[in-house]
Amino acid sequence: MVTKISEIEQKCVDKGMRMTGQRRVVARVLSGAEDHPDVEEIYRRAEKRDPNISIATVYRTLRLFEAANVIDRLEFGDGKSRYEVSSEEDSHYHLIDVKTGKVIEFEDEEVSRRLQEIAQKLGYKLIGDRLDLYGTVSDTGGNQNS
Amino acid sequence: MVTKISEIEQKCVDKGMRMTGQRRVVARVLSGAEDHPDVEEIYRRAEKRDPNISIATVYRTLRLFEAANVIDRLEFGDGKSRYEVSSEEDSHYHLIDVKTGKVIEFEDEEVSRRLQEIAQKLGYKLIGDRLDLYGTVSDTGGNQNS
DNA sequence: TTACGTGCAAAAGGTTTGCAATAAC
DNA sequence: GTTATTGCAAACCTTTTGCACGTAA
Repeated sequence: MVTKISEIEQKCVDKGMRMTGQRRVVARVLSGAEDHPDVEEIYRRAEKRDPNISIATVYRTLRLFEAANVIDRLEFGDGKSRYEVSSEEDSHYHLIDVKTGKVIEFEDEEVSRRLQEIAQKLGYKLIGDRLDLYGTVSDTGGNQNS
Repeated sequence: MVTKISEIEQKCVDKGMRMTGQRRVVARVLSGAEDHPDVEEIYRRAEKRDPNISIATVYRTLRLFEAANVIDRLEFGDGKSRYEVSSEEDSHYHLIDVKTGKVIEFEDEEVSRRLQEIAQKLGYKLIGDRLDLYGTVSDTGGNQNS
């Protein structure tokens, strides 16, 4: 993939947001993240690109991006906010390994379709969802995880 | 007057838990709750039954009940923990009205079955789940954004 | 009786905010 | 130049904890 400004940055620009160095840094940290970092971790990664960035700015930027709908906040029950770039595609879900904290992302058309249906049946327009499964590696085969 | 002990109390007794007045109070508050109160609210309701109960005890009791698996902790994204009595039956899900905060509970066999299947396919034993939908009333709502 | 639970207040996280300095447009 | 944004530190809010006292079993 060709290196260019991150998709997040593009969206922010499109929304008329003032693009400061700090916002670019946070945008790139998130774009490059394959995991679901908490704020402290995002701050740590941001510091590597801009040693003077403050955690207050990281918090403010994350709130801003979340409000602008370019990232999603997750909560896996440890009392910290975690973030990921929001995907335009079908929503995806999480399976959290309760022993290791490892998070597996997955999608499922059947579930997505059914949830849509359920919301509609209840008289609602679905505008978001959060589905987290908690599990332990089953001893009966399947794939092994580091 | 003989008050029927709540299902929670029974479970606690069964698990050999020391049943104090405060724990009974919290158990009854939760048993009587039709909603998903946060800790402050649980404390407020508990105070009506025992004006001397402390919020520290409420927190400790909730953690205890949660660990004993008689209640479930929920998080709807407002930074506060909310609680409900855990149901022995199929897990149920939530649809949160983002305009009013109203929470509708629902169950769905198709979704439950599929989630079970997915976890298994990923090599995991499903031990818990959390499914929250966010929506707005779909017809004749009237309200626009705030 | 004795180990366990409680109340209080202080501490501990995580997150937000007031304000003066700074940078984007 | 004007207005929004930043860094710092203090404030805030929810939750946890140390300790002396109280209480269920």
